[in-house]
Amino acid sequence: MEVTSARPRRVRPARANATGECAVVCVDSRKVAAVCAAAPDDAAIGRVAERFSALSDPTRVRILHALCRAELCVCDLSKVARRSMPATSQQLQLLRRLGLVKFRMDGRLAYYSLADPWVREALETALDGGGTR
Amino acid sequence: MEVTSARPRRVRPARANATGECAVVCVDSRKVAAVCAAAPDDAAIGRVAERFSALSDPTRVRILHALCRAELCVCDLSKVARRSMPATSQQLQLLRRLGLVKFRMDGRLAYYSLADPWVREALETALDGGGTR
DNA sequence: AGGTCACTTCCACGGTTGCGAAAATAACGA
DNA sequence: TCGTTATTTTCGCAACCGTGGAAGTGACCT
Repeated sequence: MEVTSARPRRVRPARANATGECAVVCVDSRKVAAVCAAAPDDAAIGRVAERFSALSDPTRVRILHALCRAELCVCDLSKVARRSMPATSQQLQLLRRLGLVKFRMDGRLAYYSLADPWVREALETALDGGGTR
Repeated sequence: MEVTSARPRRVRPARANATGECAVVCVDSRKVAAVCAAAPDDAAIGRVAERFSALSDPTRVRILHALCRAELCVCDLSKVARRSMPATSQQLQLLRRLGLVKFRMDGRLAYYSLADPWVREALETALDGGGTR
């Protein structure tokens, strides 16, 4: 928005950090270098973020928490999650794509269960850590 | 939920399930009831999801991973995260709101550090669990 | 004081996400 | 075979999210 009509703004020279960049090497460059060196590569970071994003939705948390206790079909899971069956199915696909759940067909029913023990661990620590606040 | 019989299924002519709803009580209602009983309340579920959502973004993962190793100012963090300073600052606010990081002013510099040990634990398990897949 | 700098807040915009509804698919029973 | 049904796919929509850039705020320094 270029129009400066109603409000006379104090226009700054706006040079150095106008873009939000830190103009100086204001850094404790030693620490930055060390931390950067220890940082996982982008692919690993992406995988981690993706993994956590699977747990970042209440519906999926409910689904996974249920699967921590029992193997359930989509229909039942939709009841536990209080969502429509398509919505539940879609979340299950996402979780399956990430390798967190697996399924098994029994007649017409698709029984889902946990595929990655990390999920149980993560949910547990998040739940009792959450009480602290 | 009313627990009655845990029957495989004796389906009766229910209406079409065009809406995606499961027309029948096709459920293994015993399991559903048990799982529902064990399920945390909505508030807890929401907190857990919120917590994980903090870790569901690559920028925030990078930031938090860095803070696992050192206390850093926003400027330095923006370098580690390879994001603009405003973007970094905004993510830090979000993390602060969730109680995952805390900060300390030193002159003009705001030094951020981890406030919740759960973050370190969660990142660790997600990183080495992530290699499996 | 005035200027500079680190940081924060505001804003608009692309991209993503979760959802319900409807249609499509697969698998059972009669 | 045909009808029924659990599950998946598709689609469109509304809400949300992360971002860069610009502007605002307050603290240091000379």
